[in-house]
Amino acid sequence: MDNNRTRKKEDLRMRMIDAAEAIIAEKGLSNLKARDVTAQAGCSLGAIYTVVDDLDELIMRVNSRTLKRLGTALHEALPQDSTPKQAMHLLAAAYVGFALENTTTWSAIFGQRLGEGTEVPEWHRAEYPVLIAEIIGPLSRLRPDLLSEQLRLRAQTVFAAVHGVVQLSIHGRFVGVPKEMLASEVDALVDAMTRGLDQGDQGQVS
Amino acid sequence: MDNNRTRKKEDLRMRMIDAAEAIIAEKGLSNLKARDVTAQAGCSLGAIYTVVDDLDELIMRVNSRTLKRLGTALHEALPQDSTPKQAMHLLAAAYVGFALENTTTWSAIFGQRLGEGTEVPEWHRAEYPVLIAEIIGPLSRLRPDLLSEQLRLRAQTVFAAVHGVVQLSIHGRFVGVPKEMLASEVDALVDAMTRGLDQGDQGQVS
DNA sequence: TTTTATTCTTGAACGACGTTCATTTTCACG
DNA sequence: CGTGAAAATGAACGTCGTTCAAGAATAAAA
Repeated sequence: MDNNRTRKKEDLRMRMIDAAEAIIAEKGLSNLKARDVTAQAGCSLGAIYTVVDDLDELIMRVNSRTLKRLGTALHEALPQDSTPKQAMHLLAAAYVGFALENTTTWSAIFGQRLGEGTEVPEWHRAEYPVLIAEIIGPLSRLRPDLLSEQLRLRAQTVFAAVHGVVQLSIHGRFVGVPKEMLASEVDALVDAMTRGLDQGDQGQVS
Repeated sequence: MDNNRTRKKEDLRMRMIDAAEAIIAEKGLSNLKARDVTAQAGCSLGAIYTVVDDLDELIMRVNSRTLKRLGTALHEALPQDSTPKQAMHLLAAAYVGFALENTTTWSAIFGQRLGEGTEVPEWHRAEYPVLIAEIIGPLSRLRPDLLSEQLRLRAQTVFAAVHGVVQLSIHGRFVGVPKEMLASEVDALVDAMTRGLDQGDQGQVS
C-alpha cells in the first residue's frame, strides 16, 4: 500500500492549510510566517515545500476556501423570487456583510501580491467568477438588451464598484466611508446603479 | 554657518525621495529596497535613517508627490463651464487616465500596508482628500438636497466606486474588466450613477 | 526476519531584507 | 590650526522564505 504515504501527506496538507487559514483569520495575511504555520501544523519548517510549491500557493489554498464560502454566502442571499433590483441590493448587502465579518480572510483574496514572474495557476483563476456569477441573472433582467458578453462585462463593473466602496471603507486611506455608513452607502450606490441601468442606454442615439 | 549642514541634509533627502520615486515608477512598490535607494541616491545604507524615520515614511513622501500630481490632474480636467454630469465624467476619465499612465506610483498610494502598530502621520493623512475634493462641487449641484456632511460621504462613495473599477481592472484578480474596456465601463458607471443621482431620493417618501 | 533500496522528512544553513549602532569622518567655531 | 560636537558610515543583527545534504522511514527483496 503506497496509499498510506499519500494519505499522510494529504493529512499534512490539510493541517497546513488549516493552520494558514487560522493565522490569516486571526492576524492577517501580512503576519503569515512559514515558521508559524509549521509550528501550528506540528511539523518541520521544510515540510511546507513537500506539500505546496510556495507560501504563495498556501495562500491561494486559503483564498480558495474563502472564495467558496463567499460564493455560497452570495448564492444563499437570494430568495427564489425577487425582483432584479431587490436581488442586486441583497447581493451587495451580503458582500458587505461577508467582508465585515471575515475581514482578514476576505482581504487576503485581494491583498496577495505575487512576484512578477509567477503566474496564478488555472485551478485558482477559475474560482474568482463566483464573485460575479450571481449578478448576471438579475442584471440580464434589468438589461435585456445586453449580449451575454456585454452582460458579463457590466457585471464585472457593478461588482468592482461595490467592491471599491467596501475596500476603501475597510482599508481605505482616509477617503473611505466610515464602517457604520458602509451598508447604507452601498445601498445608495446600488440604488443609483440599478436606477440608471433600469432606464439603460437605449434612449441615447449616439 | 550651520546652514550648510542642514542644506546638505535636505539635498540628500531630496535625492533619496527622487531615487525612491524612480524605483517605484520603474519597478513598483514591492521592488523598492533600502539598498537600491541608497545606491541610486549615492550614499550609505544607514543614511536613510538620518533623513527619514523609516522606509514607510520614504514611501509616504513619494505618495505625497503622486497625490499632488493626481490632484492637479483632476483639477485641470475641469473646464470653467461644465454641467455637473459632464464634470463627473471628466473627473472619472482623468482618474482612469492617471492610473493607466502612472500605474506603479498610483498603486503605491493604495498598496502600502504598514504594520499594525504604526499610524499614518497627520501631514500625510491631510493629502488624501484631493481625491474627492473636485467631486463635491458637481455633486452638490446634482444633489442640492444633501447637507455638506452627507455630500462628502456620497462623494467618497462615488470616488470609491470608480476607484474600485479601475483597481480591479489593473490589479484585478481575473474579475476586473479588460484595460481596453476600462474607460468605457467607467463612463457607463458614472452615467448610471449620475442618472440615478439626478433623480435622487427625493421622490421616495420611504 | 534481516537486508537492501528507495522515498520521504528534517532543520541547519543560505541569501535577502529592514534596521541599528559603535566607529570613523566631517566641519563650524575658538 | 586644534578641538569638540554632530553626522555619515557600513559591518552586524534579527527575521524572513527557501534549499538541500543528511538522516529516518518504509517498501521490496532475500
